[in-house]
Amino acid sequence: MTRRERLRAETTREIMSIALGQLVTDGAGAISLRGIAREMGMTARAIYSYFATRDDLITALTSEINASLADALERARDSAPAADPGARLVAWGLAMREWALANPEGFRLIYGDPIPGYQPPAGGPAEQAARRVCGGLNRLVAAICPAPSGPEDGVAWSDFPPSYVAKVRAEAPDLSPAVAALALRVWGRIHGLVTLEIYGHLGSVSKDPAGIQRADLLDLVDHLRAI
Amino acid sequence: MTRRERLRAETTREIMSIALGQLVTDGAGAISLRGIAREMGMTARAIYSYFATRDDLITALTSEINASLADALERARDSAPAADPGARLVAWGLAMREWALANPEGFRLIYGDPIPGYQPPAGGPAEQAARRVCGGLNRLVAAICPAPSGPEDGVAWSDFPPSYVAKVRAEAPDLSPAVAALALRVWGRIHGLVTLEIYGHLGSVSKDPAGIQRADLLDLVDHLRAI
DNA sequence: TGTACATCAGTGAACGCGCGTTCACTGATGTAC
DNA sequence: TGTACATCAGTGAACGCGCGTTCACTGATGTAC
Repeated sequence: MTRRERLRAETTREIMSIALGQLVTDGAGAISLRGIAREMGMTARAIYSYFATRDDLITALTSEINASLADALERARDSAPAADPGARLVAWGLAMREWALANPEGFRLIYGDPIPGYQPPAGGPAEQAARRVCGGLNRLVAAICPAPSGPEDGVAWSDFPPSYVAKVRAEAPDLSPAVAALALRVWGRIHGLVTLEIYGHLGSVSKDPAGIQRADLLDLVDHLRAI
Repeated sequence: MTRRERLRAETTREIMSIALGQLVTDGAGAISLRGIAREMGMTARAIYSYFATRDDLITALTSEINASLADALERARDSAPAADPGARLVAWGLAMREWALANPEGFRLIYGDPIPGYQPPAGGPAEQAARRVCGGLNRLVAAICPAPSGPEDGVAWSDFPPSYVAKVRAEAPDLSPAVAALALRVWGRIHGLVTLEIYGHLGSVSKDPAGIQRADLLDLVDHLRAI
């Protein structure tokens, strides 16, 4: 890596980190090339040597934040012993909430409103991330109840998009479609409380969102164990 | 109501309905006084005789949409017999999804990212709506399991904001804090899958979001009945 | 080691856009006598 | 019934703002001989 390449990489990083800062302080809509340039003491024009367009920058940012979330989830999961899959799922769920509270604007960027005028690329980071998250959850849920019965009884692989089926089967050949469907319900269940809290809807009706989230996770694991 | 008052009310309605249209076609960020005026064939200035400011218009819109959702939920709930509270809760949950799918931008306005530059009034429609929704859920959940035990065992009224407690106790004096906490978990659980679907995260991992949502509601009611 | 040239980061001004809001006004609709 | 006046909906131009993007350029850093 030559000196020039290194400087280039550094500037690229700085642009992204300032964009992240804008995200945090002013929301996703506020990500602006001019604003970044202003903060860097550069001309707006200069950004164009690093990102061809505003959308490219946002795509890069989305990708980075998604990776940060997925890493945090996997780290939390692995902090509990593999022999106790229930504890692993609880850790995963709590980590989702904690990451979201620590990175609320990142959470909004991933799971909230699309940025006005931004068209995310098909098969881009957003889709990849959804599949990484779901893939991880699949294995967690399978470890607790590998053969669920109940609402998932009639589920078949034909209920899923082929490309997702391919990915799941490649990663975990033994996984049943029932588990994949159950994992989606688990995802939604965890996502709901976190989203309500991040978007401020829980604040006016509870003083203890953490307790509610924890209660729901324990309840969830109890339920999964009983299936 | 004089002729002038009637015309005034009609124009006010037209402004709001065009704003709603902007919401639907271009997203919440796109609500613009100039755009509305353009569509009405009026000067932007003219809007100011009806709404003192853009924020006022958005507040009025939010209020209307929240009412529409709450009405839809209560209508769905009441379409199932009072003697079958489980069916009423399922109907409520399905109605949430259906309303959201029918009014995705309304859903985003209520539950999604705040509009850039818009400061919702404290104690305004957003808070009122959260409490109306939770209040309704409280009664539904109480009808299924009036005295839940389990994760809600230690919950007391002190875990809730005083103003919410006052509202709940006024509406349903017999309701226990455990039920109120449980209802919040139920809310989150229903909210999660709907949100994931509306924001397009379910599409790449499932072909049958409706089935997943239905399965989760049935599972939920089963679980509540067993408490 | 020195010189000639290519690379490339960044400049500065401009284009065209849409926005919320304010100003001073016109002309039609209603009201009081 | 007719006239004088008040009300009020809406006009049209302007202010000042920020945005993404394009243009033609300058001056420093590297490279080849």
